[in-house]
Amino acid sequence: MITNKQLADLIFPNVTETIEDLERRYPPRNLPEGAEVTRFAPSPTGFLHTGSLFTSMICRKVASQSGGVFYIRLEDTDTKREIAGSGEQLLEQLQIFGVNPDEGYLGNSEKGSYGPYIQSKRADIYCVVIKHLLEEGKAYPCFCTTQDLEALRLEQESKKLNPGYYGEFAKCRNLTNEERYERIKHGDKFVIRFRSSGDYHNKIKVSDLVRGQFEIAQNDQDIVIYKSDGLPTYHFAHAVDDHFMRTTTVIRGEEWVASLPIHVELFAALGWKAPRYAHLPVIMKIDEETGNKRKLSKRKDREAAVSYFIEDGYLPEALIMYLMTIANSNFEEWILSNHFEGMQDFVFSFKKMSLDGALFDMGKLNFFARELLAKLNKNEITNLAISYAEKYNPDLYQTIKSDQNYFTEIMNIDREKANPRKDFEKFGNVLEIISYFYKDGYDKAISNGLQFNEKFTKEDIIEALSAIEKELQIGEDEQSWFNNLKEIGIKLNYAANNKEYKANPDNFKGNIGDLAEILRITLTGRKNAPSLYAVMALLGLEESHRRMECVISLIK
RNA sequence: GGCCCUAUGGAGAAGCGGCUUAACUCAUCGCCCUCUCAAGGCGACAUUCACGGGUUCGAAUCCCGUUGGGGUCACCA
Repeated sequence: MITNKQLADLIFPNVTETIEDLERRYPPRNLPEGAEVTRFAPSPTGFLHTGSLFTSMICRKVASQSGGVFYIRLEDTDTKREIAGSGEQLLEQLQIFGVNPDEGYLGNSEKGSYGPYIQSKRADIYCVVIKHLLEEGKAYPCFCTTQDLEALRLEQESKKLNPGYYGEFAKCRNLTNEERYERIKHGDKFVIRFRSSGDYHNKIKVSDLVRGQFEIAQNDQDIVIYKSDGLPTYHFAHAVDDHFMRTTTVIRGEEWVASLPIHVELFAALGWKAPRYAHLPVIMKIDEETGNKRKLSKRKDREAAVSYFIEDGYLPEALIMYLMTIANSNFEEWILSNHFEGMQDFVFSFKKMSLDGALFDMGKLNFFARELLAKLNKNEITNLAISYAEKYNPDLYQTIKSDQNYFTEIMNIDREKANPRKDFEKFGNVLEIISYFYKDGYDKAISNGLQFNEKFTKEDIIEALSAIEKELQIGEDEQSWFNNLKEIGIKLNYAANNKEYKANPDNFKGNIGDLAEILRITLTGRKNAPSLYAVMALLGLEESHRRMECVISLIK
């Protein structure tokens, strides 16, 4: 008669530690009452998803505001999907957004006394717990092949039964230890399954920090806890790691609520207190093909990858602020009344979280992005533009470096004042918006044609430009510049103000706005631009005259 | 299909039985602002809270049903 102990020893001959040893090695944390220990546990399978940033941002927030600990654990048990280097990349990207861990996996190193924080390096720990479960008869080896499982699924489907490895369908559950022992000795491939004692027809009450209490069917599946490659599955690793790393609150995506019964049963079987759970709503998007809401998809949506925001030159804080408005809608009012400052003082609450997934709103992100960029002074924005351009935008980089002071002054137009211009939401757009300040951009703009108002003949335009070239000075300030322009206008019979013009349009060639438009198109190649005074002042009289002559000869 | 969650305007939402002829923010549109745009100011935008019943003197708010949406049913996390 083979005992469970003998079987366990056969499978794990080298495991000598016990759960008690682990309890001693990873003692409860010495933290003040109410301090939350949270964690972000990504898989190194690709770039950081916007939804993951959302989750990790909340983990960071909850730990910070309770005086607790936020750590990172790398869940690399799926060796097939692993992408080399993505763990490091994930960390870098989190740091860009200010989601810095106190402890755990840090990319090239790790920190903290609850490690290792990389699951593939924790195999010995999992084995201790699995061996214990084996000895207690709460786990057993299963020799079913993928084909066996597939056949089972088909059978259950045809009988309209719940699919899965449970109850009477759990064939290997009832093998004798002798059979198990023999097959393992024989070298048969196997996994280890947890022996569930749940009943699908019974409900358990579970509670969730964002959803409150609800009922859900008990788990009855004998889930795999130890894969044939010697690594644990998510469910099992979650229980073991969050127990021994002393996590108080597990914050994760909504997709996990369905497996909550498994986790509850696992913790109970091990005699451990389960952590609190917060299942977060997912960020959605309207699918253009179906018109339905769906999760932000790595494949289809650029905004699903945080790298998109970095490469386009968004300020990281802008995304974080936007995500916080999704997390807690009262945040929006709060940050507005705090003039977009001091986010760290905002108190996040799970209770104020919406239960269904918000649609990702680029427009609102842009709103925050514009506000934040407008708050910077000219040197701050220049420096940030340079560090962005250096990495992601060679054209912009070259342009800035051709004359850095000039660039700074362009960015400074209507900037350092109470109500600054808000032209930019991201650095990726800057060059396009300011291109006419540079020779290449200007040449390109006018080569595409000049859109003068059709009511003016080319003679009118030449007359206007000649007069402006001869008489318009940049002057002391905007006011005197504008008065100067008006005087020129009056001589050429342009009404000095709109009211006058509207009263008797036939008495005039046009109004002052028309004259300004002629100048604007000439100087910038476009109909919209910041104050012409600012433009001329920056371009300088010489370049302004050059452009006027250029346009005159072009339309002649 | 089973199970779980969910349903207020274009978007995020407040609302927790009378204070709501539904707050706030973004977007959109209109007007204003001694040159356009941006900014700013002002205003418009849900007579109604998916739909149908019910409870109540009274419902967006409570109950039931229907419908829609989302999630999940792996040796993936």
